[in-house]
Amino acid sequence: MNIKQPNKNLVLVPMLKALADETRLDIVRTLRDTPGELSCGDIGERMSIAKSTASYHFRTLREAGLISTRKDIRTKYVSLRRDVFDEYLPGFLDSL
Amino acid sequence: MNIKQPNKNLVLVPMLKALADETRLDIVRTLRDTPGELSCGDIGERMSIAKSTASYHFRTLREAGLISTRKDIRTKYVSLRRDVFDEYLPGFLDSL
DNA sequence: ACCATAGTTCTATGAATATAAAACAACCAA
DNA sequence: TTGGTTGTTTTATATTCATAGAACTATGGT
Repeated sequence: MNIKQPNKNLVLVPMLKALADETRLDIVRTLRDTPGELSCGDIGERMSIAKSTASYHFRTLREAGLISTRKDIRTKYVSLRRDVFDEYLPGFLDSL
Repeated sequence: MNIKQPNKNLVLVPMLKALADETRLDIVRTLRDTPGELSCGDIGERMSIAKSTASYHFRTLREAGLISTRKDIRTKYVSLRRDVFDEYLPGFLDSL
């Protein structure tokens, strides 16, 4: 591959761990396929999981660098870090 | 993306779980970068892990469909299922 | 027959993961 | 101020995972 990065695993392993879960994979698909913005609550509802569980999954994805959040005072909106996917997992979102 | 498969997660999640580990990621890289064939022992030695641990990782990768093995009576040779990578994780091996 | 080689399976163990109830924090609205 | 909405953190629990020693299987060489 192109430029040799020092310890790529450090970034990649948490990313793959974050994606290696059915619920989080579904969250990523939902975000990819939804034009408008989605809140944590919206997504949690679609996944039919407890809000604390949803929060845990969002944290996992965020800490892996795969999503970002925007707080609108009351509501927290979630979006995909497409740039990160493109850099570390090019093609993944399309094949998902 | 193209043809809708019934429950893609069933295949994809075990694959991502298999890849979400530093040692197994290194095994995959080693296989990708090595021209000739490699045996289980060869790889285990390079990873500096116990042979039982190596065997466990090979089983994980094999059950995920990512590698295949060829037994030469005494020795077991491991190879990447590049076709599987191309189908489910196109581009991954190149970006790894 | 005996020993060495190559791997798998069994067993044990400590660490990490996924789940959700409960308590908490921050905010808005009536 | 009281109460409802939105999400995080804490705590608990059950499960899965990574590791390796020990025993076992299979094969070959001498």
